Amino acid sequence: MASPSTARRVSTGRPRALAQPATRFDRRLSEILIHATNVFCEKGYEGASMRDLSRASGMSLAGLYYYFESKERLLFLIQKHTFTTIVQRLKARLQGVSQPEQQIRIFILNHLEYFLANPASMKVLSHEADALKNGFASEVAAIKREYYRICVGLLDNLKREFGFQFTTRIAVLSLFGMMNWIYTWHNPRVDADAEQLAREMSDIFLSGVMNAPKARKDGR
Amino acid sequence: MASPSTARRVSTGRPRALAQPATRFDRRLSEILIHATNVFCEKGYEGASMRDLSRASGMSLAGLYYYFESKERLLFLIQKHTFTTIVQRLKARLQGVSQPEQQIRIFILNHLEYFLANPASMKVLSHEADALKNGFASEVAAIKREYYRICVGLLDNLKREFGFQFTTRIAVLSLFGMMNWIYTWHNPRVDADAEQLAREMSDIFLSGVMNAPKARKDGR
DNA sequence: ACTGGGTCCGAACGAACGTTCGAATGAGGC
DNA sequence: GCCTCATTCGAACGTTCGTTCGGACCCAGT
Repeated sequence: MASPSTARRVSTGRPRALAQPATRFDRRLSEILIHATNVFCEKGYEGASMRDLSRASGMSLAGLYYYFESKERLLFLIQKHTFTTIVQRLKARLQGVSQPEQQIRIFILNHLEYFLANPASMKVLSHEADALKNGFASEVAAIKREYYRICVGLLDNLKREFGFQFTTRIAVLSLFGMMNWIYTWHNPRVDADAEQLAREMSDIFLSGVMNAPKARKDGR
Repeated sequence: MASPSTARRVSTGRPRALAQPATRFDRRLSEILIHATNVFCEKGYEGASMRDLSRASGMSLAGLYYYFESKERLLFLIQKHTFTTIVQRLKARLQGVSQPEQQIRIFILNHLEYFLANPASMKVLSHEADALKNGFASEVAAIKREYYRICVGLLDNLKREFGFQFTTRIAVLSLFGMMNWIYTWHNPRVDADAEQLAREMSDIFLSGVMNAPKARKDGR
């Protein structure tokens, strides 16, 4: 109630410019992010209370607010970090690969490896995609759009090179569906590891788009 | 607080045995269910308050409790009705069809037609799958398992008849992923209708499982 | 005119929510 | 020993939550 749009003690970025690349503040914050991710994963963003987060991270309710200014910003930090990491790793892995089919296999493998290595993060990313509002939402949406565009680009390569004629949008979104749905069913004790899962999904998807018939009345 | 496991004024089933098949009570209840579905769809189950539901259905907060005993039971009624309807329609459509590929095309078409005709119901079914607890959860899980089993059966037919050797579990769950993910992206103004969408997804999925290579080191 | 049950609502309950505040700690440089 | 600033917390703020209660309304049967 002090003044509108108060700048908080810990503002937008990290105000520190000290020795180590990761300050104590940053380390503590990411510990909290990990615990919070697990709680959001189990109870959902709306269903998880700040008191739940306090309990899980072993810090008092009020103490949490030293590290972030609101529950919403906490979810934002989780989603942004997760998404950024995935895109970053994907770009590194795609460097030097030019064969379209291989590119798509790498895309799928990269996604599933991160997915199975960080299941809680990925569930929060997939399941709470609509929970953020306004500025937070649009910043995450920008990363998501970039990720989506990369996949569209890879599939268009495949299409152009070999003359397939599936609908790119539907193919891409079907692929995302196959991959992201995993959070609802994957059980590490009975299901295969990321590499094999990626191979099976890649086989299904690639055979699918490369062999799909295309009989349409209208020539759209 | 009166007594444990109180029988509410309106108990488990519909206590009426009057003239019409649909009593005034049942009609009013399903109106409320429709409005509640839309609210749950927009704000999520946890994010939607009883006051939101009251506003949307044009009935007072207290009045709602004449029709159901808790918010959780309301979600249960929505999910159960949606799931039951889908399974019911599927069974009717599958009667007399014996060709495995055709069976699967019907499964996909049935799912997507209902999905696009009742997007709010399907989002609530897909997105709030883990929101129910205990008894409510297990009853919905039973229907879901039946639906899943039907799909497994169809795919196993395909496998047996033609000797394909994809992993049924992964194929089925990939298919569900493709289909259920639609609620995150489908826009009726830009995307195709259910029939064409079902055709495209069926083409991708069926070509995928029927042509997928199967090179494995271990012969599991 | 009166009764009785189905339908609906205003007002309130205690609990839980996200967030804030001022003060109490901790540790490192002088 | 003392000052400074980062870190943490107990206690409380006002709001909203799901649910309940007693009574009002409506209308058919007598």
